[in-house]
Amino acid sequence: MTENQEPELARFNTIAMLGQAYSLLGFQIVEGVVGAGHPIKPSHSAVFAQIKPEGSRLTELAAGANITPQSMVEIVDELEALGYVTRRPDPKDRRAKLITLTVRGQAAVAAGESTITGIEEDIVEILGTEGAAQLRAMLIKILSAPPTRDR
Amino acid sequence: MTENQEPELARFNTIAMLGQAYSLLGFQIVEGVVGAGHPIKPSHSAVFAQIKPEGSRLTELAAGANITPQSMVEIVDELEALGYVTRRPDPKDRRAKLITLTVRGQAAVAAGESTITGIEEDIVEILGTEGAAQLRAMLIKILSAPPTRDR
DNA sequence: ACCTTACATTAAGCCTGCCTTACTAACCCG
DNA sequence: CGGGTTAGTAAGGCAGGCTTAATGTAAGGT
Repeated sequence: MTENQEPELARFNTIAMLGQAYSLLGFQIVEGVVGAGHPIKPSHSAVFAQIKPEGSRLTELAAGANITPQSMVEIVDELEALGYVTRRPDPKDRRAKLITLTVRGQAAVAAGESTITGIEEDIVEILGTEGAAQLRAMLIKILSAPPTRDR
Repeated sequence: MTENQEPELARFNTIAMLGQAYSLLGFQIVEGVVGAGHPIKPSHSAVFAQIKPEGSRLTELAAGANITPQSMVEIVDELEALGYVTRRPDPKDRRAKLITLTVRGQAAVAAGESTITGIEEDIVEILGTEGAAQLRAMLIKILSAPPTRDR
């Protein structure tokens, strides 16, 4: 598949966005954006999409996903119960907690990648190798473009 | 904008799909897929997206939108109350009713088209005229492609 | 003519995703 | 230190869609 010389976007952000884009186009995405074998719900990908390797704060994740912190609490609760993320106190701010991916969480990200890869294979069948690569490039370009008046 | 030599897809289906696709990419779609000035909810576009000029049956719309007839009843109820569609008995089957767009409903479809046009202008800014046209063509090609194993 | 199936609809109850309102603990600034 | 602000959380609500179940009416096969 296309190699990873793509700009800006976090690793899973690309996965999540492409996943949603592709899913909208009718490709089956099992259990949200992450591949099979994980009881992940679509809403969960909001976390995978943004979480930083060092860990992210809940409010940070909420802001990035454009939902309220309260809603994010729920998502993180679920993910924590499933063992995909952990909450630890942030050493720099005792109010805050750092949410980090567990090993299992990282595996989910990897599974997501291979799901996308599978879908991209289907797209190749429709658009051809070149077309598929172009589509992907365009989607990514749009996703990382600076906002215009309507965005 | 690009002219209408596009294959297969019903007029509004293209609008709805592109609208969703573009919205996913971060472009603002006011009031669902249909443009401003109409109190249309996102769920309503499931009707606009599929309704045939001669009128469609409720079960047909439900199946096409992948929702239950019960849920579709609710959507059509709302749309009818707003004056966008009407229900008339189907002459061919007295059990059935034909749901058709009113003039106002057709206006909503037209508004949807101009919303898409506006969005496509933004995309032109990112991808260039040619790129935008290519993207649109690719999306439509995918949407009208026969299902592969995962679709 | 009878039985089965299909269409449209209503109603109740549920789940999910997200919201608002409200609160506590910790931080930061003057 | 005191007052405002920020991080996280709890509780309750609302909308969209689901399931299950029931009803009336019409169609269609045998």
